[in-house]
Amino acid sequence: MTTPPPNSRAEQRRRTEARILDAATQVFFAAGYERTTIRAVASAAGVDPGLVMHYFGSKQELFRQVIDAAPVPEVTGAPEQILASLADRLANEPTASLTLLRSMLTNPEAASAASVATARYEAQIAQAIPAGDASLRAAIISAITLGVMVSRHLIKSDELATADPAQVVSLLRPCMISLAAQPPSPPPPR
Amino acid sequence: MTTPPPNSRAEQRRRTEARILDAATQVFFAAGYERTTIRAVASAAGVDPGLVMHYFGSKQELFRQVIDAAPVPEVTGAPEQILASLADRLANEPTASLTLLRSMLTNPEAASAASVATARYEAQIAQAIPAGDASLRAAIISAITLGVMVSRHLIKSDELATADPAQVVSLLRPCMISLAAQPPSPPPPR
DNA sequence: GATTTCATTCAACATACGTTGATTGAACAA
DNA sequence: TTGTTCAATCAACGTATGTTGAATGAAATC
Repeated sequence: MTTPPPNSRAEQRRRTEARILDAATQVFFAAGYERTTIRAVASAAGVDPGLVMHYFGSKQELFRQVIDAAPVPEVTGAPEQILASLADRLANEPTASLTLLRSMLTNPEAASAASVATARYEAQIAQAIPAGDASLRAAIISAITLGVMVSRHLIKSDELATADPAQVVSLLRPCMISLAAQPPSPPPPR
Repeated sequence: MTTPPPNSRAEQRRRTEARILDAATQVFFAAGYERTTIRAVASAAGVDPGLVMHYFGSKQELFRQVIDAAPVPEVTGAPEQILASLADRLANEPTASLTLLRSMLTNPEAASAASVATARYEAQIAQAIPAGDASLRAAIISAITLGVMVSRHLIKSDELATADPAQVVSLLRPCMISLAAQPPSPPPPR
């Protein structure tokens, strides 16, 4: 293991870069892509705006690295596991995934990156659903999760913003079960 | 009734103003508040940017009038009625309400305007739910609707974007029924 | 100790945007 | 016809932003 001296120049740089990335994550989350300025990120990180450009190249690239550093929630298709994951993300402020979500609504480049993440997330769920329309069911489960998260964490000033996560999960349980665990229903006649 | 001559100066102005408002609605919907420029709206309406300012005063005010002109979906709390309204909004591109939604995620001023509309929408639903936690249930119903709409119309490139509205509604029926029509369940123990 | 490397800062450029005030030309009133 | 009103245009200003390149000064290397 190469452990550089704690005050070496390389170590100092690594720390500064991480500090910028943290600040960028917070500012992107709070303000969205468009309203986030390099100057604001630099100010939050306590460095010069030019340094942000020097290390990350461009605002787009900085944003991309923020997204790349975002942990993707791992779920199986089991309803209880989905609900547990949802409860967790209701309780904690999930800066990373919401940064992605908010920005993909306004930023074309972010949208494509997010589509990949969303598709992977839905594929994980669909895998465990025995119905023929599993992928559509998974997409709806994902959409429900998305709607609840947006209502609670982004729109706020909502009944959902102050609700007990356990109660929300309890109310959503029948939904998830009917979508993920119910025997396949015949498609409706056209 | 005062019916001005169809080519009068007043009539011409009214038409131009309406044309700008239509163009603004489309551009705000397509690009969100931040990425929408007065110049782009003017170009889409075929007028000079200065004219947009002359008639609407500011970008904020133009946006406010776009929001004010947006029809608020009327719903009762009945599950079938909610599903019917959802099916309708799944089938048609609802530019107005999605303009509001997309912009409230990035624009602080838009967020407050949207909170009012959302609260009114949820109150309509809660009114018809017999449970003690009716307002939370209404909020979840609203959140689910929001998530499905965002997945289909904004994120796109999704399973939901190409799905048959009737099938989506059919899959969501148990959800809505369990939330809106089921007898009140006791709150979970803490 | 001299030289090089490099993290960091500073000042500035180019651009895009919201906004404004003067200007034009046609509709309207006299 | 003459003068007025007003829809619409044009050119420009001020500002904020992403971005760049030179300058600085301390750490690393010799």
